[in-house]
Amino acid sequence: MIDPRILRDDPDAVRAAQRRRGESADIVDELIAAEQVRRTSIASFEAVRGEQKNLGKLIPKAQGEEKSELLARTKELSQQVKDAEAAQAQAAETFDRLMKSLPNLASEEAPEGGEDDFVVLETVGTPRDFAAEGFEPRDHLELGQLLGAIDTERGAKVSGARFYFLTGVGAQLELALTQLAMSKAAAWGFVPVIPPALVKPSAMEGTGYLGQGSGDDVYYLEKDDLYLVGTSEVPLAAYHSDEILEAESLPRRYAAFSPCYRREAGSYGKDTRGIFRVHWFDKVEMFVYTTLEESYAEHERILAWEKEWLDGLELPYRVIDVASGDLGLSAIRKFDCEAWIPTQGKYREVSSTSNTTQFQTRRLDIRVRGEEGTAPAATLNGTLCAMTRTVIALLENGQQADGSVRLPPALHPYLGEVLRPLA
RNA sequence: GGAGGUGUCGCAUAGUGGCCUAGUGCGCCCGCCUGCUAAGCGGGUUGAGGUUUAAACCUCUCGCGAGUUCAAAUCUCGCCACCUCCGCCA
Repeated sequence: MIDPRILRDDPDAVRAAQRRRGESADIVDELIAAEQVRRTSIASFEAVRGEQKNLGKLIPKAQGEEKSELLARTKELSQQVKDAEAAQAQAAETFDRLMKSLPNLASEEAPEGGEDDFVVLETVGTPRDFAAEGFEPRDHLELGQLLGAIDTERGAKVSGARFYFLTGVGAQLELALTQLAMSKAAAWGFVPVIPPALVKPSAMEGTGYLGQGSGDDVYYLEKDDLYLVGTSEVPLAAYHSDEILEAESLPRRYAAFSPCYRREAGSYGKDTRGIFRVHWFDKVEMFVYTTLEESYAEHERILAWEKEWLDGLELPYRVIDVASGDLGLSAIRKFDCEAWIPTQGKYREVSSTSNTTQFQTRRLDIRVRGEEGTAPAATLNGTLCAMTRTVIALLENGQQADGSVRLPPALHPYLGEVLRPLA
Protein backbone atom coordinates (compact mmCIF):
# COMPACT_ATOMS: atom_id res chain seq x y z
CA MET A 1 0.00 0.00 0.00
CA ILE A 2 1.34 3.41 -0.91
CA ASP A 3 1.15 6.62 1.15
CA PRO A 4 -2.45 7.89 0.86
CA ARG A 5 -1.15 11.46 1.03
CA ILE A 6 0.58 11.06 -2.33
CA LEU A 7 -2.86 10.55 -3.85
CA ARG A 8 -4.03 13.90 -2.58
CA ASP A 9 -0.82 15.86 -3.06
CA ASP A 10 0.52 14.44 -6.29
CA PRO A 11 -1.93 12.12 -8.09
CA ASP A 12 0.01 12.59 -11.32
CA ALA A 13 2.98 10.80 -9.79
CA VAL A 14 0.73 7.80 -9.17
CA ARG A 15 -0.64 7.95 -12.71
CA ALA A 16 2.87 8.09 -14.11
CA ALA A 17 3.94 5.11 -12.01
CA GLN A 18 0.97 3.11 -13.25
CA ARG A 19 1.89 3.89 -16.85
CA ARG A 20 5.47 2.84 -16.19
CA ARG A 21 4.13 -0.54 -15.13
CA GLY A 22 2.01 -0.67 -18.26
CA GLU A 23 -1.19 -0.52 -16.23
CA SER A 24 -4.28 1.65 -16.31
CA ALA A 25 -4.26 4.92 -14.39
CA ASP A 26 -8.05 4.95 -14.03
CA ILE A 27 -7.79 3.57 -10.54
CA VAL A 28 -6.30 6.90 -9.42
CA ASP A 29 -9.55 8.76 -10.03
CA GLU A 30 -11.52 6.00 -8.34
CA LEU A 31 -9.24 6.27 -5.34
CA ILE A 32 -9.53 10.04 -5.10
CA ALA A 33 -13.32 9.76 -5.18
CA ALA A 34 -13.32 6.98 -2.59
CA GLU A 35 -11.11 9.01 -0.29
CA GLN A 36 -13.45 11.96 -0.53
CA VAL A 37 -16.39 9.76 0.47
CA ARG A 38 -14.35 8.31 3.29
CA ARG A 39 -13.47 11.70 4.74
CA THR A 40 -16.96 13.16 4.61
CA SER A 41 -18.44 10.03 6.17
CA ILE A 42 -15.91 10.25 9.01
CA ALA A 43 -16.90 13.85 9.63
CA SER A 44 -20.63 12.97 9.74
CA PHE A 45 -20.07 10.09 12.11
CA GLU A 46 -17.92 12.16 14.45
CA ALA A 47 -20.50 14.94 14.57
CA VAL A 48 -23.39 12.70 15.68
CA ARG A 49 -21.17 10.67 17.96
CA GLY A 50 -19.98 13.81 19.72
CA GLU A 51 -23.56 14.95 20.25
CA GLN A 52 -24.51 11.56 21.63
CA LYS A 53 -21.67 11.66 24.13
CA ASN A 54 -22.54 15.16 25.31
CA LEU A 55 -26.21 14.38 25.83
CA GLY A 56 -25.35 11.10 27.48
CA LYS A 57 -23.44 12.97 30.16
CA LEU A 58 -26.54 14.96 31.09
CA ILE A 59 -28.80 11.96 31.61
CA PRO A 60 -27.62 10.77 35.03
CA LYS A 61 -28.01 14.30 36.43
CA ALA A 62 -31.43 14.95 34.89
CA GLN A 63 -34.72 14.30 36.66
CA GLY A 64 -38.34 13.56 35.79
CA GLU A 65 -39.67 15.07 32.61
CA GLU A 66 -36.33 16.53 31.55
CA LYS A 67 -34.85 13.06 31.80
CA SER A 68 -37.46 11.30 29.73
CA GLU A 69 -37.15 14.01 27.10
CA LEU A 70 -33.39 13.48 26.96
CA LEU A 71 -33.84 9.75 26.73
CA ALA A 72 -36.18 10.13 23.80
CA ARG A 73 -33.71 12.34 21.95
CA THR A 74 -30.69 10.11 22.61
CA LYS A 75 -32.63 7.05 21.60
CA GLU A 76 -33.20 8.64 18.23
CA LEU A 77 -29.57 9.71 18.04
CA SER A 78 -28.44 6.20 18.85
CA GLN A 79 -29.81 4.93 15.55
CA GLN A 80 -28.22 7.81 13.67
CA VAL A 81 -24.86 7.04 15.24
CA LYS A 82 -25.15 3.41 14.23
CA ASP A 83 -26.01 4.32 10.65
CA ALA A 84 -23.24 6.90 10.40
CA GLU A 85 -20.73 4.47 11.82
CA ALA A 86 -21.74 1.77 9.37
CA ALA A 87 -21.50 4.23 6.47
CA GLN A 88 -18.10 5.34 7.67
CA ALA A 89 -16.87 1.75 8.03
CA GLN A 90 -18.08 0.91 4.56
CA ALA A 91 -16.43 3.94 3.00
CA ALA A 92 -13.18 3.09 4.77
CA GLU A 93 -13.36 -0.48 3.53
CA THR A 94 -13.98 0.56 -0.05
CA PHE A 95 -11.04 2.93 0.04
CA ASP A 96 -8.85 0.33 1.73
CA ARG A 97 -9.71 -2.35 -0.82
CA LEU A 98 -8.84 -0.03 -3.70
CA MET A 99 -5.62 1.06 -2.00
CA LYS A 100 -4.55 -2.53 -1.52
CA SER A 101 -5.10 -3.34 -5.17
CA LEU A 102 -2.77 -0.52 -6.22
CA PRO A 103 0.80 -1.72 -6.80
CA ASN A 104 3.79 0.05 -5.30
CA LEU A 105 5.05 3.07 -7.25
CA ALA A 106 7.60 1.75 -9.71
CA SER A 107 10.93 3.50 -9.40
CA GLU A 108 11.80 5.96 -12.14
CA GLU A 109 15.20 4.29 -12.27
CA ALA A 110 13.75 0.91 -13.22
CA PRO A 111 13.90 0.30 -17.00
CA GLU A 112 10.55 0.86 -18.65
CA GLY A 113 8.74 -2.01 -20.29
CA GLY A 114 7.83 -5.65 -19.78
CA GLU A 115 9.52 -8.94 -19.02
CA ASP A 116 12.03 -8.68 -21.88
CA ASP A 117 12.97 -5.06 -21.33
CA PHE A 118 15.41 -5.65 -18.49
CA VAL A 119 18.83 -4.00 -18.58
CA VAL A 120 21.97 -6.04 -18.01
CA LEU A 121 24.00 -4.20 -15.39
CA GLU A 122 26.97 -6.45 -15.23
CA THR A 123 28.34 -9.80 -16.37
CA VAL A 124 30.73 -11.68 -14.12
CA GLY A 125 32.92 -14.63 -15.09
CA THR A 126 33.08 -16.43 -18.42
CA PRO A 127 30.99 -19.44 -19.40
CA ARG A 128 33.14 -22.47 -20.17
CA ASP A 129 33.68 -23.43 -23.80
CA PHE A 130 32.79 -27.12 -23.76
CA ALA A 131 33.43 -27.51 -27.50
CA ALA A 132 37.01 -26.38 -26.94
CA GLU A 133 37.30 -28.85 -24.09
CA GLY A 134 36.13 -31.55 -26.45
CA PHE A 135 32.90 -32.79 -24.89
CA GLU A 136 29.19 -32.20 -24.90
CA PRO A 137 27.97 -31.00 -21.49
CA ARG A 138 25.34 -33.13 -19.73
CA ASP A 139 22.38 -31.38 -18.22
CA HIS A 140 21.82 -31.27 -14.47
CA LEU A 141 19.36 -34.15 -14.43
CA GLU A 142 21.68 -36.51 -16.27
CA LEU A 143 24.55 -35.49 -14.01
CA GLY A 144 22.34 -35.77 -10.95
CA GLN A 145 21.38 -39.31 -11.93
CA LEU A 146 25.00 -40.31 -12.59
CA LEU A 147 25.98 -38.95 -9.19
CA GLY A 148 22.97 -40.48 -7.43
CA ALA A 149 22.05 -36.95 -6.39
CA ILE A 150 18.65 -36.27 -7.96
CA ASP A 151 15.67 -38.62 -8.34
CA THR A 152 12.77 -37.04 -10.19
CA GLU A 153 11.11 -40.32 -11.17
CA ARG A 154 10.46 -41.28 -7.61
CA GLY A 155 9.57 -37.66 -6.85
CA ALA A 156 6.80 -37.95 -9.42
CA LYS A 157 5.77 -41.37 -8.12
CA VAL A 158 5.44 -40.16 -4.54
CA SER A 159 4.28 -36.55 -4.95
CA GLY A 160 3.63 -35.89 -8.63
CA ALA A 161 5.17 -33.81 -11.39
CA ARG A 162 7.67 -31.14 -10.37
CA PHE A 163 8.69 -33.00 -7.21
CA TYR A 164 12.03 -34.68 -6.57
CA PHE A 165 14.18 -36.42 -4.03
CA LEU A 166 17.69 -35.20 -3.34
CA THR A 167 19.74 -38.23 -2.41
CA GLY A 168 23.36 -39.00 -1.48
CA VAL A 169 25.68 -36.15 -2.50
CA GLY A 170 22.62 -34.22 -3.66
CA ALA A 171 21.25 -34.11 -0.14
CA GLN A 172 24.71 -33.40 1.24
CA LEU A 173 25.18 -30.58 -1.25
CA GLU A 174 22.00 -28.85 -0.13
CA LEU A 175 22.99 -29.19 3.52
CA ALA A 176 26.45 -27.80 2.75
CA LEU A 177 25.01 -24.83 0.85
CA THR A 178 22.59 -24.19 3.68
CA GLN A 179 25.30 -24.27 6.30
CA LEU A 180 27.61 -22.08 4.24
CA ALA A 181 24.90 -19.54 3.42
CA MET A 182 23.61 -19.28 6.98
CA SER A 183 27.07 -18.82 8.44
CA LYS A 184 28.02 -16.23 5.81
CA ALA A 185 24.83 -14.31 6.51
CA ALA A 186 25.47 -14.44 10.24
CA ALA A 187 28.97 -13.06 9.63
CA TRP A 188 27.43 -10.18 7.64
CA GLY A 189 25.23 -9.33 10.62
CA PHE A 190 22.03 -11.18 9.77
CA VAL A 191 20.13 -12.92 12.56
CA PRO A 192 19.70 -16.57 11.55
CA VAL A 193 16.04 -17.61 11.53
CA ILE A 194 14.05 -20.76 10.92
CA PRO A 195 10.50 -19.53 10.34
CA PRO A 196 7.14 -21.28 10.00
CA ALA A 197 6.27 -22.18 6.41
CA LEU A 198 2.53 -22.07 7.10
CA VAL A 199 1.04 -18.64 7.68
CA LYS A 200 -2.31 -16.98 8.26
CA PRO A 201 -4.08 -15.10 5.44
CA SER A 202 -3.11 -11.77 7.00
CA ALA A 203 0.60 -12.52 6.51
CA MET A 204 0.09 -13.60 2.91
CA GLU A 205 -2.12 -10.63 2.16
CA GLY A 206 0.22 -8.22 3.94
CA THR A 207 3.17 -9.13 1.78
CA GLY A 208 1.16 -8.71 -1.42
CA TYR A 209 1.10 -12.35 -2.47
CA LEU A 210 -2.66 -12.67 -2.79
CA GLY A 211 -3.26 -9.77 -5.17
CA GLN A 212 -3.51 -9.53 -8.94
CA GLY A 213 -4.06 -13.20 -9.66
CA SER A 214 -0.89 -14.22 -7.86
CA GLY A 215 -3.19 -15.94 -5.39
CA ASP A 216 -3.38 -18.79 -7.88
CA ASP A 217 0.26 -19.59 -7.38
CA VAL A 218 -0.12 -20.19 -3.67
CA TYR A 219 -0.98 -23.41 -1.84
CA TYR A 220 -3.88 -23.00 0.57
CA LEU A 221 -5.04 -25.39 3.30
CA GLU A 222 -8.74 -24.79 3.49
CA LYS A 223 -9.38 -26.87 6.60
CA ASP A 224 -7.04 -24.74 8.63
CA ASP A 225 -7.21 -21.43 6.75
CA LEU A 226 -3.44 -21.43 6.32
CA TYR A 227 -1.15 -20.79 3.37
CA LEU A 228 2.11 -22.51 2.49
CA VAL A 229 4.63 -19.78 1.87
CA GLY A 230 6.35 -19.44 -1.49
CA THR A 231 9.25 -17.68 0.23
CA SER A 232 10.27 -16.94 3.81
CA GLU A 233 9.89 -13.26 2.93
CA VAL A 234 6.29 -13.81 4.09
CA PRO A 235 6.88 -14.97 7.68
CA LEU A 236 9.84 -12.59 8.01
CA ALA A 237 7.76 -9.58 6.98
CA ALA A 238 4.93 -10.60 9.29
CA TYR A 239 7.42 -11.26 12.10
CA HIS A 240 7.28 -7.65 13.28
CA SER A 241 3.67 -6.98 12.27
CA ASP A 242 1.73 -4.67 14.60
CA GLU A 243 5.00 -3.53 16.15
CA ILE A 244 6.75 -0.20 16.52
CA LEU A 245 10.50 -0.53 16.07
CA GLU A 246 12.92 1.97 17.62
CA ALA A 247 14.90 3.82 14.96
CA GLU A 248 18.17 2.98 16.73
CA SER A 249 17.42 -0.74 16.36
CA LEU A 250 17.53 -0.47 12.55
CA PRO A 251 18.53 -1.93 10.24
CA ARG A 252 17.27 -5.30 11.44
CA ARG A 253 18.63 -8.00 9.17
CA TYR A 254 17.33 -11.57 9.17
CA ALA A 255 18.43 -14.60 7.18
CA ALA A 256 15.93 -17.43 7.09
CA PHE A 257 16.15 -21.00 5.93
CA SER A 258 12.79 -22.38 4.87
CA PRO A 259 10.99 -24.54 2.35
CA CYS A 260 9.19 -22.66 -0.44
CA TYR A 261 6.01 -23.99 -2.04
CA ARG A 262 4.75 -22.79 -5.41
CA ARG A 263 1.85 -24.13 -7.42
CA GLU A 264 3.44 -22.93 -10.68
CA ALA A 265 -0.02 -22.40 -12.12
CA GLY A 266 0.27 -21.07 -15.64
CA SER A 267 3.72 -22.51 -16.22
CA TYR A 268 2.54 -25.84 -17.66
CA GLY A 269 5.05 -27.14 -20.14
CA LYS A 270 7.71 -24.62 -19.13
CA ASP A 271 11.02 -25.90 -17.74
CA THR A 272 9.61 -29.37 -17.22
CA ARG A 273 12.90 -31.27 -17.16
CA GLY A 274 14.78 -31.85 -13.94
CA ILE A 275 14.48 -29.63 -10.89
CA PHE A 276 14.61 -26.18 -12.47
CA ARG A 277 10.97 -25.32 -11.83
CA VAL A 278 9.49 -27.30 -8.94
CA HIS A 279 6.58 -27.11 -6.51
CA TRP A 280 8.88 -27.13 -3.52
CA PHE A 281 12.46 -26.13 -2.83
CA ASP A 282 14.47 -24.86 0.12
CA LYS A 283 15.97 -21.41 0.28
CA VAL A 284 18.07 -19.11 2.43
CA GLU A 285 16.53 -15.65 2.20
CA MET A 286 17.77 -12.27 3.42
CA PHE A 287 15.23 -9.81 4.79
CA VAL A 288 15.82 -6.30 6.12
CA TYR A 289 13.76 -3.77 8.04
CA THR A 290 15.06 -0.22 7.73
CA THR A 291 13.87 3.32 7.07
CA LEU A 292 12.56 4.51 3.73
CA GLU A 293 15.56 6.83 3.34
CA GLU A 294 18.03 4.01 3.97
CA SER A 295 16.24 1.44 1.83
CA TYR A 296 17.85 2.46 -1.46
CA ALA A 297 21.39 2.01 -0.16
CA GLU A 298 20.39 -1.22 1.59
CA HIS A 299 19.11 -2.57 -1.71
CA GLU A 300 22.60 -2.09 -3.18
CA ARG A 301 24.16 -3.79 -0.17
CA ILE A 302 21.89 -6.83 -0.52
CA LEU A 303 22.80 -7.07 -4.19
CA ALA A 304 26.48 -6.87 -3.22
CA TRP A 305 26.03 -9.76 -0.77
CA GLU A 306 24.26 -11.84 -3.42
CA LYS A 307 27.16 -11.24 -5.79
CA GLU A 308 29.70 -12.10 -3.11
CA TRP A 309 27.86 -15.39 -2.62
CA LEU A 310 27.90 -16.26 -6.32
CA ASP A 311 31.56 -15.19 -6.58
CA GLY A 312 32.29 -17.63 -3.75
CA LEU A 313 30.66 -20.44 -5.71
CA GLU A 314 32.69 -19.43 -8.80
CA LEU A 315 29.60 -19.39 -11.01
CA PRO A 316 29.46 -17.23 -14.15
CA TYR A 317 26.50 -14.87 -13.83
CA ARG A 318 25.00 -11.57 -14.82
CA VAL A 319 22.95 -8.99 -12.96
CA ILE A 320 19.81 -7.52 -14.47
CA ASP A 321 17.72 -4.49 -13.58
CA VAL A 322 14.16 -5.81 -13.92
CA ALA A 323 11.79 -3.68 -16.01
CA SER A 324 8.95 -1.81 -14.34
CA GLY A 325 6.26 -4.00 -15.91
CA ASP A 326 7.76 -7.12 -14.33
CA LEU A 327 8.17 -5.96 -10.74
CA GLY A 328 5.21 -7.63 -9.09
CA LEU A 329 2.84 -5.83 -6.74
CA SER A 330 5.17 -4.85 -3.96
CA ALA A 331 8.56 -3.83 -5.41
CA ILE A 332 9.60 -0.42 -6.65
CA ARG A 333 12.78 -1.92 -8.08
CA LYS A 334 14.22 -5.39 -8.48
CA PHE A 335 17.63 -6.82 -9.36
CA ASP A 336 18.01 -10.44 -10.42
CA CYS A 337 21.21 -12.46 -10.51
CA GLU A 338 21.21 -15.03 -13.28
CA ALA A 339 23.69 -17.88 -13.42
CA TRP A 340 24.89 -19.35 -16.69
CA ILE A 341 23.29 -22.70 -17.45
CA PRO A 342 25.46 -24.39 -20.09
CA THR A 343 22.91 -26.85 -21.51
CA GLN A 344 20.33 -24.10 -21.89
CA GLY A 345 22.89 -21.69 -23.32
CA LYS A 346 21.35 -18.93 -21.23
CA TYR A 347 21.54 -17.08 -17.98
CA ARG A 348 18.74 -18.11 -15.61
CA GLU A 349 17.53 -16.52 -12.39
CA VAL A 350 19.11 -17.83 -9.21
CA SER A 351 18.46 -14.86 -6.93
CA SER A 352 16.36 -11.76 -6.80
CA THR A 353 16.32 -8.72 -4.53
CA SER A 354 13.48 -6.23 -4.19
CA ASN A 355 13.02 -2.93 -2.44
CA THR A 356 9.39 -3.00 -1.32
CA THR A 357 9.73 0.31 0.58
CA GLN A 358 6.64 0.83 2.78
CA PHE A 359 4.27 -1.31 0.71
CA GLN A 360 4.28 -4.27 3.11
CA THR A 361 4.73 -2.33 6.33
CA ARG A 362 1.63 -0.22 5.75
CA ARG A 363 -0.39 -3.41 5.35
CA LEU A 364 1.25 -5.19 8.26
CA ASP A 365 1.34 -2.10 10.49
CA ILE A 366 5.07 -1.98 11.15
CA ARG A 367 6.36 1.43 12.16
CA VAL A 368 9.57 3.12 13.17
CA ARG A 369 9.68 5.46 16.11
CA GLY A 370 12.10 8.28 15.34
CA GLU A 371 12.71 11.87 16.38
CA GLU A 372 9.58 13.08 14.60
CA GLY A 373 7.07 10.49 15.67
CA THR A 374 6.36 7.26 13.86
CA ALA A 375 6.51 6.35 10.19
CA PRO A 376 6.03 3.07 8.32
CA ALA A 377 9.27 1.08 8.17
CA ALA A 378 10.74 -0.05 4.84
CA THR A 379 11.44 -3.68 4.00
CA LEU A 380 13.69 -5.38 1.48
CA ASN A 381 14.23 -8.98 0.55
CA GLY A 382 16.85 -10.88 -1.39
CA THR A 383 17.68 -14.48 -2.15
CA LEU A 384 20.93 -15.71 -0.76
CA CYS A 385 20.69 -19.31 -1.95
CA ALA A 386 17.81 -21.07 -3.66
CA MET A 387 18.90 -24.70 -3.36
CA THR A 388 17.64 -26.41 -6.49
CA ARG A 389 18.80 -23.78 -8.96
CA THR A 390 22.15 -23.49 -7.22
CA VAL A 391 22.60 -27.26 -7.40
CA ILE A 392 21.79 -27.11 -11.13
CA ALA A 393 24.33 -24.34 -11.73
CA LEU A 394 27.05 -26.06 -9.69
CA LEU A 395 26.58 -29.43 -11.41
CA GLU A 396 26.41 -28.10 -14.95
CA ASN A 397 29.21 -25.55 -14.66
CA GLY A 398 31.53 -27.83 -12.69
CA GLN A 399 31.13 -30.98 -14.79
CA GLN A 400 33.93 -32.90 -16.43
CA ALA A 401 33.92 -35.25 -19.40
CA ASP A 402 33.56 -38.36 -17.22
CA GLY A 403 30.45 -37.02 -15.46
CA SER A 404 32.29 -36.02 -12.30
CA VAL A 405 31.80 -32.50 -10.91
CA ARG A 406 34.48 -30.18 -9.55
CA LEU A 407 33.29 -28.08 -6.64
CA PRO A 408 34.40 -24.54 -5.72
CA PRO A 409 36.86 -24.32 -2.80
CA ALA A 410 34.16 -22.89 -0.53
CA LEU A 411 32.44 -26.29 -0.58
CA HIS A 412 35.56 -28.45 -0.19
CA PRO A 413 35.32 -28.58 3.61
CA TYR A 414 31.86 -30.13 3.30
CA LEU A 415 32.10 -32.39 0.26
CA GLY A 416 35.70 -32.59 -0.94
CA GLU A 417 36.93 -31.33 -4.29
CA VAL A 418 35.04 -33.58 -6.68
CA LEU A 419 31.70 -35.38 -6.81
CA ARG A 420 32.13 -38.70 -8.62
CA PRO A 421 29.57 -40.77 -10.52
CA LEU A 422 28.32 -43.92 -8.80
CA ALA A 423 30.09 -47.04 -10.00
C1' G B 1 -9.22 -33.44 21.05
C1' G B 2 -11.53 -32.59 26.46
C1' A B 3 -11.93 -29.47 31.22
C1' G B 4 -10.83 -24.98 33.80
C1' G B 5 -8.55 -20.09 34.07
C1' U B 6 -6.43 -15.36 32.23
C1' G B 7 -6.11 -11.07 28.59
C1' U B 8 -6.50 -2.91 31.03
C1' C B 9 -1.19 2.56 28.89
C1' G B 10 6.52 0.18 27.96
C1' C B 11 6.12 -3.12 32.79
C1' A B 12 3.12 -4.09 37.28
C1' U B 13 -1.64 -3.21 38.98
C1' A B 14 -6.89 -0.53 40.24
C1' G B 15 -11.43 -0.48 37.94
C1' U B 16 -18.50 -5.18 37.99
C1' G B 17 -23.08 0.12 33.56
C1' G B 18 -22.85 7.11 33.74
C1' C B 19 -18.20 10.95 38.86
C1' C B 20 -13.16 6.72 33.42
C1' U B 21 -11.53 12.84 30.12
C1' A B 22 -8.95 4.91 32.37
C1' G B 23 -6.46 5.94 38.58
C1' U B 24 -1.79 4.39 41.09
C1' G B 25 3.37 2.57 41.26
C1' C B 26 7.76 1.58 38.41
C1' G B 27 10.40 2.93 34.13
C1' C B 28 11.32 6.89 30.67
C1' C B 29 11.50 12.43 29.09
C1' C B 30 11.64 17.86 30.53
C1' G B 31 12.36 21.34 34.48
C1' C B 32 13.45 22.86 39.75
C1' C B 33 16.53 21.89 43.83
C1' U B 34 21.50 20.08 44.72
C1' G B 35 29.80 20.02 45.90
C1' C B 36 28.86 15.06 42.51
C1' U B 37 25.42 10.92 42.57
C1' A B 38 21.02 9.49 44.87
C1' A B 39 16.72 11.30 47.15
C1' G B 40 12.99 15.18 46.94
C1' C B 41 9.56 18.63 44.22
C1' G B 42 6.64 20.08 39.59
C1' G B 43 5.15 18.74 34.67
C1' G B 44 4.93 15.21 30.64
C1' U B 45 4.71 10.03 28.78
C1' U B 46 -0.42 4.44 23.80
C1' G B 47 -1.34 4.66 18.96
C1' A B 48 -4.47 5.92 14.67
C1' G B 49 -7.72 9.30 12.16
C1' G B 50 -10.58 13.97 11.13
C1' U B 51 -11.40 19.59 10.99
C1' U B 52 -7.61 23.51 10.53
C1' U B 53 -2.88 28.66 7.76
C1' A B 54 -2.03 27.84 12.80
C1' A B 55 -3.12 27.34 17.77
C1' A B 56 -6.49 24.25 19.23
C1' C B 57 -10.48 21.04 19.13
C1' C B 58 -12.94 16.45 18.00
C1' U B 59 -13.47 10.95 17.06
C1' C B 60 -11.68 6.05 17.65
C1' U B 61 -8.35 2.73 20.57
C1' C B 62 -8.96 -1.56 27.64
C1' G B 63 -6.81 -9.10 22.99
C1' C B 64 -10.20 -9.05 18.12
C1' G B 65 -15.30 -8.93 16.26
C1' A B 66 -20.58 -8.78 16.87
C1' G B 67 -24.67 -7.68 20.26
C1' U B 68 -27.71 -5.54 24.58
C1' U B 69 -28.32 -0.25 26.29
C1' C B 70 -29.89 6.56 25.89
C1' A B 71 -24.79 5.10 27.65
C1' A B 72 -19.94 -0.66 27.73
C1' A B 73 -13.08 -1.54 30.14
C1' U B 74 -17.53 -3.20 32.97
C1' C B 75 -23.25 -7.22 30.70
C1' U B 76 -24.09 -11.26 26.49
C1' C B 77 -22.26 -14.21 22.29
C1' G B 78 -18.37 -15.72 18.81
C1' C B 79 -13.14 -15.79 17.73
C1' C B 80 -7.84 -15.41 18.92
C1' A B 81 -3.60 -15.78 22.18
C1' C B 82 -1.50 -17.43 26.71
C1' C B 83 -1.55 -20.50 31.42
C1' U B 84 -2.97 -25.21 34.30
C1' C B 85 -4.67 -30.26 34.08
C1' C B 86 -6.19 -34.81 31.07
C1' G B 87 -5.50 -37.46 26.33
C1' C B 88 -2.13 -37.97 22.08
C1' C B 89 2.60 -37.25 20.11
C1' A B 90 8.36 -35.65 18.22
